[in-house]
Amino acid sequence: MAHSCQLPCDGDGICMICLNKPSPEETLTCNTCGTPWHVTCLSSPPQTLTDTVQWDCPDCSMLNPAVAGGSLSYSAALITAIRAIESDDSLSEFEKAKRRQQLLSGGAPSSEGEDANSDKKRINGDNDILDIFDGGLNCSFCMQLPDRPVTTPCGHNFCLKCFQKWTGQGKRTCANCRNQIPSKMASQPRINAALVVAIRMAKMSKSSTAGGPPSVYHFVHNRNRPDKAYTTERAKKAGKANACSGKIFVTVPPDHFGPILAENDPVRNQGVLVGELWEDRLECRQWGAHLPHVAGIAGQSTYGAQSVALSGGYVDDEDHGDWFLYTGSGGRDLSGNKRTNKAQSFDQKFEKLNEALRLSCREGYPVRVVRSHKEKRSSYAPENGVRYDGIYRIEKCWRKNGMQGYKVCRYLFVRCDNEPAPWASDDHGDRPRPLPVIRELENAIDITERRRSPSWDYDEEKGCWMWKKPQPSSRKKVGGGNPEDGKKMKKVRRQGQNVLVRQKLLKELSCQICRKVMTDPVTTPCAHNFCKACLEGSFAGQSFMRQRTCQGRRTLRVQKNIMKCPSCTNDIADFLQNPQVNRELMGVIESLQRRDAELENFDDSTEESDGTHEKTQALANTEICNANSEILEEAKASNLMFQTETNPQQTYKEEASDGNDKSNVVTQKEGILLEQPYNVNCEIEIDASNSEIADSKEQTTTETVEQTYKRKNTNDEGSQLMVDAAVKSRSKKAKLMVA
DNA sequence: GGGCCCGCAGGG
DNA sequence: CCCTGCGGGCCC
Repeated sequence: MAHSCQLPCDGDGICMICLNKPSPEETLTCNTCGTPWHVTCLSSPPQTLTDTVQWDCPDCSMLNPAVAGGSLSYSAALITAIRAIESDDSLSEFEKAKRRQQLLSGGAPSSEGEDANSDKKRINGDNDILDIFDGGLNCSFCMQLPDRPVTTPCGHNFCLKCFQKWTGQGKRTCANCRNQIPSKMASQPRINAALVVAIRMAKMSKSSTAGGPPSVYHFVHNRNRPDKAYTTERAKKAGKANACSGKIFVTVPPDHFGPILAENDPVRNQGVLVGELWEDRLECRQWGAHLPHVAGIAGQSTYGAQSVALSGGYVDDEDHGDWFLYTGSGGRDLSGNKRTNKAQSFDQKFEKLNEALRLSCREGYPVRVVRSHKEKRSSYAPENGVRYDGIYRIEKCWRKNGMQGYKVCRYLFVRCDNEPAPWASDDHGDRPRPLPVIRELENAIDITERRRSPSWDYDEEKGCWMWKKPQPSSRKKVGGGNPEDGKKMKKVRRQGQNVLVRQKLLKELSCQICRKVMTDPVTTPCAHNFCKACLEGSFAGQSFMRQRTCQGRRTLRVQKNIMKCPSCTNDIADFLQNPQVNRELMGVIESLQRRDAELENFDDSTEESDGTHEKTQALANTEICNANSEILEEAKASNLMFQTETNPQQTYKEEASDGNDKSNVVTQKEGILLEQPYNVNCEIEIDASNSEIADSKEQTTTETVEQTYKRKNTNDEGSQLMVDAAVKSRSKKAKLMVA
């Protein structure tokens, strides 16, 4: 009986194909990844004794390195390094497994055995952290720490890839406890961000250096825009869909390549960190990660592309997290005032933004990548909002026949960031990795591969990605506003980056209901984590029928049997019947808290910028919670990390429309008066077809839409249509009429 | 949930 | 100045 798909043995040593437990003689262990396999269920078992000793499982033998420059040697080095680990008698089996995994998850092959040992020392500083890696946290399929972990509602954790393999076999029960897996989770598993963070924190070195220069001066531009995206009078009727961009908080020029660093972030002084989440594209834009608020590509055809957004706009896209295939723009009929159109009706070419991407490919520029919740087919997309995922490089581009029958431009993006990806449990960023094999290249045309050495590349000595060639000099001024306008010096203290990272990570481990570090975490099928008690309690009183605040004016119908996840709109009624505590995650959190409590000399750079919180004592359990809520408050106050209960945009709209006389004053939810928003006095030209107005006014009279609206309202009962007409009327039309 | 439609921002 | 665009609210 031939199996097209092959599977190893699970955590209990049961073959996942025949469901029998093979004897040791029938078990074959992969030479590279160490996974046990049932020999008789292999489609092509090794024939000779030598083959058996040096056998690579189907998964590892499929790791087929591309022929592109440098990749082969890296791959060869990888295999050599793994062999070296295997033959090292001084290592225990566990240590071998750990080091193998480090290598495979992107750790650079190192000939001297320093790394893993020192790593272990750091992790094992308090002797118990490593214990968590010993126990049940391992993925039951591959017996390694879960890579891109997903969590079943029954509270068991697996690697995304292993889980997908399992469900790909049509399995709908948990490999650990045989509980049912919800169909939505089987078809669309989501990474459990809290577990990623827990593992990463356990790995994170607390001894790494803290802090930069104590104080730095910055220019703050854009002062005359409000902090949030706002709606002009003209656009008000159409809601946030037609909002203007708010203040751009970072001081990088719009054509800035690469990461946004702390020195360009005068507001928070931390830069844009991987994993940062914004409510929508306008908010993402404000932090400079991706500027266009509709287009997926930011760039200039003669200069290069700086960033892309993965939002599910093109069916051909293919997302593997650390690498993905991106489709260019164009090829669609946008006539009739459309902004997007799913149907493609002509070929894409390498021009405009597509050409900008090709240029970034040729030069090897770093390209920022954001993923949107709108990308429904990707396991790596956030459940809601827009997330910064770090720097990628475009390794190749080409054209192919798209799924819709027209040619599309295609780009291979490979991650190369110094911070780990939001789905990676690694405590380090990317290392150069072999390029994936792309099937569609066989039928591709116009293939471009980089000839020159890349501008952004990995420095083996420094152990990080960096500019290897001078960064292209910006052709634009900083910050979008007039630099002379409202130029202001602000003194800010730079915090230790590791502390900030730690704070950010801690937030991920907190329950979104009680805002404290979770004690008995449960993971919903939509991959959100809460204290079990909080989650159950909040539904017991029915008081937690939370409405999504970003739904705008739409009122969600409250249905009795639909229980929405407090963090997203998914119905978790089924899950609530029997939520299971994620014991593994709980174990990691407990270990982390134990270690923190034991820490004697807590890094004193945790003090706030005003220096009021001196911490020299151990950070006890409760203090972690306090620190955590401080972070939350801070983030809430600055609307940074996540969305709060109130929708400031909505509040703003209401307040602004209340006070007609003060309609140009923008108020925040706290009621703080801001400066008059930039361009809020949007001018329109009165529709010349409106004879009543045209007679009484100059043809080119300008006024705000609201004024027009009010005046017409008093003049004419059927004003609504006329207002619409006035709003719709563009200057061209008016001028034509006048002429 | 799908279609419609809009202002805005930026490229060229 | 025109064209383009992987948004987003609202209506159905």
